[in-house]
Amino acid sequence: MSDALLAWYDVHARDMPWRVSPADRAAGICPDPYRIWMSEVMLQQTTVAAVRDYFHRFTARWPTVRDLADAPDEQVMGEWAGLGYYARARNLLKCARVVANDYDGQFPDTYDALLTLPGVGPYTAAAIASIAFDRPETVLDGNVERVMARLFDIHDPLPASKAQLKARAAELTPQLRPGDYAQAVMDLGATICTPKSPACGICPLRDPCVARQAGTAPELPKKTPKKPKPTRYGHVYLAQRADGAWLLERRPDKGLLGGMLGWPGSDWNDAPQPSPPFMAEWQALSSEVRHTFTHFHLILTVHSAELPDHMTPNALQILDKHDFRPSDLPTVMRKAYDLWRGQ
DNA sequence: CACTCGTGGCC
DNA sequence: TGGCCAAGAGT
Repeated sequence: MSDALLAWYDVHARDMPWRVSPADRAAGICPDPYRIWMSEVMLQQTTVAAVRDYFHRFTARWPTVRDLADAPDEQVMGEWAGLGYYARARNLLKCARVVANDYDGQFPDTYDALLTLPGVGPYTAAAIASIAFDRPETVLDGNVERVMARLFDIHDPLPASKAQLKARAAELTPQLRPGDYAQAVMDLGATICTPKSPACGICPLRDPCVARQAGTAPELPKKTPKKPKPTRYGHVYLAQRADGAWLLERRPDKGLLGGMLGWPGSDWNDAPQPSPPFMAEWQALSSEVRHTFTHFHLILTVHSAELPDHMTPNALQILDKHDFRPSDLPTVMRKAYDLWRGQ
C-alpha cells in the first residue's frame, strides 16, 4: 500500500519552500534539518498557505539555527506575530538555543532525542526524524488520522482512538523512503482525502479503502463533540503621544498571547472592570473589536487618549513612532489599532 | 484525559 | 454567518 502512495507522491508532490522533491531526494540532495524543524513547528495546527511567507521571512532573517539562537526574544516574537499559538515562538527560540549550546548547532537525529527539545512533540519528532534523517518513524497528524480512519473504516471517535490509528499507521510505514512516505500521506489528506467531500474517485488508495467501499468515508473520523465557546468582554487603551510614540505592554510569557506586544487593558471576562493605564479623558471608539480564540469569543471596547509627555506608567513601555510596527502585534491587538486608525 | 492556546479560510 | 477545520504541544 505504501508503494502505491509513494508512486502517487512522485507525480503529485506539492511544491513547498522547505521540501526536497522526490526527484531531488533520489538524486542525493538532503533536506536541511533546521528548515524541516522550522517548517514543522510553523505547520502545527496551521495551513501551508498561512506558513509560506512566515517561513521565507524567518529563514531569510535567520539562515541557521545559530543565527536564530542569537536573536533577541522581541524580534522573534514580532516576526511570529499573526501566525498564532505564540508558545510555539517562545519554544522555537528555546529549542534553537538548546541546539546551539548543547548540540553544537546540529539537530539530534533520533526520535527520542528530538522529543526532548522544547516545542517538539510526538508528531514533530517523527516528522523531523523521517523527513530530515530518513528514519522509519511514524507521523500521526490530523491528516494521517483521517486517512487511517477511512482506510480501515474505524468509527471509534477521536481522541480516544488515537492509539489505534497510530498502530495502523505504523504498520504502513516503509523502511525505504520513510520521509517521502510521511509527506505523501499528509499530502493525500490535504488534497484528496479531505475532511469534506473526499475525492475518492482519483485516490491512489481507493481500492484498499474500506470506508470508500462502505460509503462511510465522508463521515470519518468521528470526533467527540466540542464544548460551546463562551463570549468574554474586555477593554484596551490606545495612548499616543504628540510626537507619535505609543504606550504598550509586553505580555507575560505564560498564558494567552504570552510574550507578545499588546495594548494595556482589563481582564477578559463576563463583566470586566475598566482599568485605564493612567488618568485621562478616555474616548471609547464607536465600534468594538470582535475576535474569536480557540475556546472563547471576545468583544473588546477600544479607548483612546493622548499620552502626556514624560509619562511611563508602571510595567509598560513607550515605543517611538518609528519603532512601533503594527505587524509586531498579535491579530486581536492589530484589530484594535486598525479600528483606531479608521475612526 | 481534558483543557489551554490563534488565526484565516471555507461553505 | 457561525461552526469547522488545519503538518499539535504543554500542562
